[in-house]
Amino acid sequence: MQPYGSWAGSREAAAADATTTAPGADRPWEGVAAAWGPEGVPEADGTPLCPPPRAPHQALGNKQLAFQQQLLQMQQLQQQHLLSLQRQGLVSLQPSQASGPLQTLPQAAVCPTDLPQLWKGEGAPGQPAEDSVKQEGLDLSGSATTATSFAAPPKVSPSLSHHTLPNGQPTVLTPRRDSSSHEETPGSHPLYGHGECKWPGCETLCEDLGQFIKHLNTEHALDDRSTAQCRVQMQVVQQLEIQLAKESERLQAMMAHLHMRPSEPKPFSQPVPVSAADSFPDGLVHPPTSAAAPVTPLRPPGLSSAPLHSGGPARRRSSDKFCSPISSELAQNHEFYKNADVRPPFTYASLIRQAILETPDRQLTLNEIYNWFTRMFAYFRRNTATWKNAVRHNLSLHKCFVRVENVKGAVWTVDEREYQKRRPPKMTGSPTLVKSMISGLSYGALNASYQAALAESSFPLLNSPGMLNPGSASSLLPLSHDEVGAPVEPLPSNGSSSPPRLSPPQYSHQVQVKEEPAEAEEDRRPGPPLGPPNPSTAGPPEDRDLEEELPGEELS
DNA sequence: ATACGCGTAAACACGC
DNA sequence: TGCGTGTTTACGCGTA
Repeated sequence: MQPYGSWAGSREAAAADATTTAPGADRPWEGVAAAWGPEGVPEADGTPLCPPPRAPHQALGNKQLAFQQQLLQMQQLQQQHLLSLQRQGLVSLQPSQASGPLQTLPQAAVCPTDLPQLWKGEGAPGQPAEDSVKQEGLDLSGSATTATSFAAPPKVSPSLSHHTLPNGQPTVLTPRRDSSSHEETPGSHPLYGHGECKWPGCETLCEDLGQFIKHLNTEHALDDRSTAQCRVQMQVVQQLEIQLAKESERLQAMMAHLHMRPSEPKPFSQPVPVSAADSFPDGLVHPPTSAAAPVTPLRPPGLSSAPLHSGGPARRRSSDKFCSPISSELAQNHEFYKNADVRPPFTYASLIRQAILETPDRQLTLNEIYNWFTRMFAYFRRNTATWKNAVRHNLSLHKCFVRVENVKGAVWTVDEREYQKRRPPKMTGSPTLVKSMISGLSYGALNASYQAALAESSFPLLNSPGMLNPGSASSLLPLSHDEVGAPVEPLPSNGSSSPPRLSPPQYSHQVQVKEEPAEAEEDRRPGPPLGPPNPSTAGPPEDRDLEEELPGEELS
């Protein structure tokens, strides 16, 4: 087996996938580039900048003054911009996060290799820079996952990677290339590389540095065009700085939280409803929902080291002992698990249950369970023999999974009561759990514990509709409720009080099926059970549509 | 040291 | 016969 051997490559592939699936939206410079005219001439403030006459020496002083004024104006605008970004992040952070970390992988947003194309005016023409920046602000805040900090650093521009901004302070930094020696470096120039001019949108071939210097002085002299280009470049850098600052801020908050220190203020976003985030029955300090996405990419280091021995990959996943609400975790990291070859930190039983409960009729055939696994997790698209066997094994082993003969064959349902039985209630909110969360030193353990806590912090998630997958929202909501640690709601004794309501009768019946061996043996093989567990099980498929329309049908 | 949960592998039976 | 499905057992590992 190769439990996690291909993590790195898969992550790259996932990142590439994310790059392709979310084109443009995550690129902070596109909106900036959109301000350029077809020939790379920016149209700042809506006023086209006419190419200035060459070598306007007599007007140089005025132009420098105007340039400085423009810079000052830009700084003010940028600061206002940042404030607006922050506010917007507070308002609309979560919906963008719902797409998961991969769709908005910031490494796609900061990949410097895309800049030249953008400078050529490939950004959306005509799109106001303001709009794109706004959009970018959303994406930045939403995609500001720690995945950036851990997975993307190699892709971040070296000139940016070591910038450390004070927490969220949008200091208007002059880009490094501007502050660095401009033409003094012998044999090299920051704007010269691979025999061509690196001036944005230029790419003029220059045989040597001298020719490049000449080209630079002639083609990129201090004029309106160059000034505007510089402004645009500054905006690009600025956006990257902002993003980096956000990422750093988020990382600090995460680290502070994981070490159980008094959490630093989270100036960026965390629009977690206070009532929900702070009042979990388990008494745990739950991480902000927005930190859920970032934590997932933390896993690779831990996974690559911990589970490689004979035990198998899933030895120490955050089992449903204290991590049953996988629904929220899945909702947050749906895209990640879907694309990254990472084993989900949940037990097979939890996953099977989730798969079943995500369906409107709360029942799945084995093959449908397989499909759910492969659809939801890239990891399960390989080693099929292994995990499929495990799925079957779990279905048969655990009493919480009930096989029901349906019209179209055997389907599997979940006996929620049995499922809750096998979860020690002491785990929720127990000091042991907290200790175990803290004691996790390796990334894997830390991540597992963190995800366990994450998974329990499902209420914030539920307050943002965007966080839920449309198909699973109905099942996630009640799931999250019961899995946070609240006692299982008493099920109807007979289950006949509300025929259309599927789950309670289903559960009660399932208890009968499993807890009465004689009866179970009878309705296992020979066809329809005596008392149909629920109308949908024995009824035609059309009935399920009715049940699907019932909101919050489960455990509510 | 022990029990337990979990994942994995494997054997086996059954039906199509 | 081959395959999918379902059951069962055994083993190793980690944790309580």
